[in-house]
Amino acid sequence: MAYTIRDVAAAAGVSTATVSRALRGLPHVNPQTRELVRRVASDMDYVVSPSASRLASGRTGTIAVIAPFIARWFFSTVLSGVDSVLHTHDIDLLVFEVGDPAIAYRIPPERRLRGRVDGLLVVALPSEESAVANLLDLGLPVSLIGATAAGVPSVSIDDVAAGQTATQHLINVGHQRIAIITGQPKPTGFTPATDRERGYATALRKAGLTQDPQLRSFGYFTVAGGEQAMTGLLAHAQPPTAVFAASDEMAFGAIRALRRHGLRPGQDVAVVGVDGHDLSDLLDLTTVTQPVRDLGRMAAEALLAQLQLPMAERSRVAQATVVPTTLVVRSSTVPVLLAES
Amino acid sequence: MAYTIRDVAAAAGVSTATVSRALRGLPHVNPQTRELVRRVASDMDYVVSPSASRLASGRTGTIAVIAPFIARWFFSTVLSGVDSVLHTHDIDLLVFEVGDPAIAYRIPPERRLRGRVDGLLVVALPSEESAVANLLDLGLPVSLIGATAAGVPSVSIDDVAAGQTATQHLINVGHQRIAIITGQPKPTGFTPATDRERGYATALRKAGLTQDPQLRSFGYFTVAGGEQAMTGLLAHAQPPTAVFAASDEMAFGAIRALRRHGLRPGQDVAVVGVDGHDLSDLLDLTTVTQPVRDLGRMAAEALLAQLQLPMAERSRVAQATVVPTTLVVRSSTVPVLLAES
DNA sequence: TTGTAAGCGTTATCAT
DNA sequence: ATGATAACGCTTACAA
Repeated sequence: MAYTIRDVAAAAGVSTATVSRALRGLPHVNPQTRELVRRVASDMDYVVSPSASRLASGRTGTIAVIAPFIARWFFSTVLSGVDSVLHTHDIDLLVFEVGDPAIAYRIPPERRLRGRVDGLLVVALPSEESAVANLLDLGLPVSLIGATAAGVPSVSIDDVAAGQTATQHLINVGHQRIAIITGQPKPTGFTPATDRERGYATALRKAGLTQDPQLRSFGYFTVAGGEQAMTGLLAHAQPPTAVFAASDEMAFGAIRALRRHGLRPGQDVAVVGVDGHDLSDLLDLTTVTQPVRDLGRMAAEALLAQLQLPMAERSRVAQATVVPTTLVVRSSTVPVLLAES
Repeated sequence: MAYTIRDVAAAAGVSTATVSRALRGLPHVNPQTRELVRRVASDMDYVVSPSASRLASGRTGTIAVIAPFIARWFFSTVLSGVDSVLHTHDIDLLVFEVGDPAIAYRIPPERRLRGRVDGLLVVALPSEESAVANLLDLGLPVSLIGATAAGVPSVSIDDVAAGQTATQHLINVGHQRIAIITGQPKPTGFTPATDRERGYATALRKAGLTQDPQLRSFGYFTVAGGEQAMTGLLAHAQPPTAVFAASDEMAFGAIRALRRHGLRPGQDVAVVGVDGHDLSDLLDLTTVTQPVRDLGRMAAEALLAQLQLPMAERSRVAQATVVPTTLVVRSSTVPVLLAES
């Protein structure tokens, strides 16, 4: 059996209360005493029992990340960013993979969370979904990542701007017939998808281009989906000369569809994505890059800041942090004139 | 304040002990009573306090995954597999990202784990590292994923066979000058790297080919590393006609290096990887596929099985589960005759 | 089958 | 600055 605080107290010749105070760095402890206690505890290799500490204090020292997927680039990268800051604060990181919001869903019910975590990080989930809304109303501090909701702190990019930047770039290099590959046909409450599409529409409008509903297709934010969408677009009587994919992974799929049809991305059909996926460079994909790892980091830091505040002080004004994106131009979009030469 | 077990007991007109037993499905409870307690508890929206339960029982209902990275395909995919089984068992999943074993390392010390988890899942970490060895000696049930160690349960592929299969395939399609891109120059105790290389050597030997030390290079299991390695190989007086990369991500890098040099993967230089990465299909990479998600799933299941056993019964015979791989041939390796035509 | 009550190992309040 | 001690909410012998 491992040593308890009582053993340490006895060995140091003080009370358990003093041990607790000394070890946690609380004030009103004689420096000498503190030093003594520390040494004794460390000599005994004493570790506080998390369960006991949590029960007595009511704090768990744990935060949960709730994301639809773990094994996709965006999400695992966010997770890594989150871990990097929680780690330095000795906070435990609990992971919940809830599945595709568009399909069956496994949002952990309140029961699964209550008393288990001090705060929640919700990644790229539609806050309109009732299950998600419930989470936000749990009374726990929450930060959203890669999505926004009124009255809830969040860290994300300006998705409208991202869509507009991407589309404008296609326009700039000479395209007029520009398709979009977005997520689902119907709006799902997942704001980035609709926002990026709005940016696309805005760019077209500002350029005086009309939006052809035929050129709207759906890639469900997967590579396979993007490939299917692009394949569909190529089957049209008047296929597009350029495509804006609302995510890099869908853009990858689009590129693959082009190759399968013997078309060269950039030369024959321009493709631009959003994300700055690790492999976008490898695939020579032009993309609007977002600092995904930082999203995770910043949200985690914001959440920790909330937690450190005395319950009463916790700001009721939710900060929606917007981080900048960068257009990275690669050969999947070359100016039309060059492409034709 | 949330209801406690006492509130439920009072409301149901039974003792707290009965509530506890009824709710946890323990035997020796009158079905009627159990039903009553369940209904009352659910009506009150009662949830047991995890901290209290853990303190009293000594079990945490939590397992930790310890991995060098989170944001790489292999690891996030394993994690997802693990989550899928833990989720259905209502076990909490704690994540520790420990960083590159070859660089600075952040293996959670015993202090960070003791009393916090019931078991450990260690992913692709060199069991020879003393920090890792310490973990294994913690007294907690452990399963390794994607690595093996004597006396420790593990789930992985046969890495020697994988290396041999990959290399043999290159030989079969007509190559004789076959390079390898492996991880680090020096063995690190990370078994898959050295094992895959042994498979490579074996295949060459069996084919009567001599192994040219010039054709051994290092990609550090990253895309960028693979690209550098391939670039180095191409600079040789007699560059290889084929490359075995010990991971798909390094193979991706190799492909990119080839493209940068105006060479066509498969046509000019054959490339084969190991992993079955999501995007290997996209990049037309021939690869030895391993069922990564299943690795996570199986290891999690094995670990749970251990946990369910009464402490005394826990088998001292460590199962090393080896799952089969599949060679998936794509156009990054086309027979030499065809390539030349 | 059910109830009683003694822990589980801390934290935090109140004295001293 | 330190010490006693009552919670914290549950589990689990042991009794009934």
